[in-house]
Amino acid sequence: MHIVLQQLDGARVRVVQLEDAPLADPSPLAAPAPLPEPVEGATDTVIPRAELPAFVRRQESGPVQPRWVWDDTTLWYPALLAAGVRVARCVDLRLCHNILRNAVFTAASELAAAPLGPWDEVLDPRIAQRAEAVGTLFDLDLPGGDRDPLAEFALQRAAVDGASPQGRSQLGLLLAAESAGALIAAEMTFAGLPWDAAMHDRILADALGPRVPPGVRPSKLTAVLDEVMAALQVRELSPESPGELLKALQRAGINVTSTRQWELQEIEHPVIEPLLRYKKLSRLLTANGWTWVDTWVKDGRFRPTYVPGGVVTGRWASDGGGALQLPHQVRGAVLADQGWRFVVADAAQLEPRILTALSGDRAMADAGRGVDLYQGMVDVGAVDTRPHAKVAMLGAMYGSTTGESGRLLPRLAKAFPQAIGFVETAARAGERGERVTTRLGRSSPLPGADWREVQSAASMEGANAAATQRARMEARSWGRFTRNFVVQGTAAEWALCWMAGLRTRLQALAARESGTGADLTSSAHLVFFLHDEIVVHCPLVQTDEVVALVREAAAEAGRLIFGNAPVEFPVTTAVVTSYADAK
DNA sequence: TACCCGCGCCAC
DNA sequence: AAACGTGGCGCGGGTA
Repeated sequence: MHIVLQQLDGARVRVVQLEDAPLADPSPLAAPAPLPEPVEGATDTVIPRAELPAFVRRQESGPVQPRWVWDDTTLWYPALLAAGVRVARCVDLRLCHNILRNAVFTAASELAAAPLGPWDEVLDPRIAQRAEAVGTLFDLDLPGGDRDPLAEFALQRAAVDGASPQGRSQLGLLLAAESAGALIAAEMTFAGLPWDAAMHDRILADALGPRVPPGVRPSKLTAVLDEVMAALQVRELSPESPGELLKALQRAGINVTSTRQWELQEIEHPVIEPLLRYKKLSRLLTANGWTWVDTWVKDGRFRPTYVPGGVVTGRWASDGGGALQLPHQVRGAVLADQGWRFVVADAAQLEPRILTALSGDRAMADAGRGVDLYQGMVDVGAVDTRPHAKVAMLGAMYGSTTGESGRLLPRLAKAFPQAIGFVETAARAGERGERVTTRLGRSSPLPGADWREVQSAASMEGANAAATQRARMEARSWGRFTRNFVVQGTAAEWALCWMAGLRTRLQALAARESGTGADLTSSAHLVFFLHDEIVVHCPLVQTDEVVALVREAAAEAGRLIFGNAPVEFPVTTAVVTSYADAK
């Protein structure tokens, strides 16, 4: 059963219960049955906003949880979580719209043909949260105030129902997984990542010296800067200014075209070592120093905003705090609560394994039989060393043509023709300006008008060499994007299914242990997600079970997306008190 | 002062 | 190993 929620004004919520086929499968990943058209037996009521949490709680405690249909999870779920209410599953119409609008599977649908409208607008998550606090969208005059969730839901169901049978089942899973991801993102923000500010301060003091006010250079940083200036024989230097630094280096006779690490590393000069040390410390100070802690850590928790579907490929993005780029340097401040542990799980070589499954490459499947795919590639005789295997695979998936990975590519293509052929095909499609599609049906965007103009200009009679070269360069560049899109995007789908399956299992575990009504954070729960890695915060006694559930969910994700393809998705797990000890 | 953009570096 | 995919973000230095 679906229940559609619509915010009418600050005080009232419209509730429409659709009496469509009950969802016998309780999993949030279960694809819904086709919707009768017109909607039969809907009950349409209005309730006060204040009564919503209690209403949702009642529905959730029934024998079969409904699927909540709402415009945007960020507008509904934080308030429910704050009221102590969790939901099992939902349809996030905005996220689903975004997928269906662009998908090749639904290209012929009414939804895809419609002009851009309020469902194509991306609400700034921070504004959305402010709206939540205020209680209404209208007061803030935001885009999205004129969204009709019932009509949109019908359009989306029609789009999916009109796809091919294959497209229907793949998109059904994708939309369910994407929506589950939206729930998880909100729950992770609510729970927060345990963060010990005192430990963070110790890490900073060790590296930089005692805390100083913003704008003041810490003592150890000053000392390193003195070394740099001495080596350059200058009295003043602002290394934070690349332009100034470049000039100073050139004056000292160092021939570099930029001040990037990788270029400086190649230089033999006494200034290089302290300069790189300075850059490292300076980065720590500005990106994750005391200001960062003050801004982002409250009550022992780091609560970033995750943005599901924020990346074209379907990966999550984050907004504020740099959640998806936490340097290893500060992960020591991520400490489990007393009597609790982190279960840190990482999908081993996820993207090459995804490519194996996508392409059905038997030789690569054989190489991936063990936990280490790259070592497996060495063992089957495809490449000579593990580092070579890794750089060659990454190069193949990113579209590298030069250097070591370029040299290794022919051997890789010989050993794994289907896998390499698969990404090459995706690259060629992109070079022609065509869309490519992930396993579950997320399609890449079409290149923009500029790109097309460059291509057509080059194909005109009498096009000059520069135009032709530029067109070829941009075509190759777009090909690298589509080449990577199919792999990165399908990996993101696998990760969503993995995480959604784990979430369901953790919820069941919590219910078994403490009955219903338990708070999200009183039992094992997800606290962090990083593309192919998840962190569960759990009581010590639950760790063994959580590790087992993580593996179960990984196996299930593989089956859901690839059926019985002979590809395994091993996960490495670590049970730790500090995140720094995970890897 | 508010924005914008290139640079550089962090994550995967 | 090399500069090849997706991002966020802080900074300096420019412009409106």
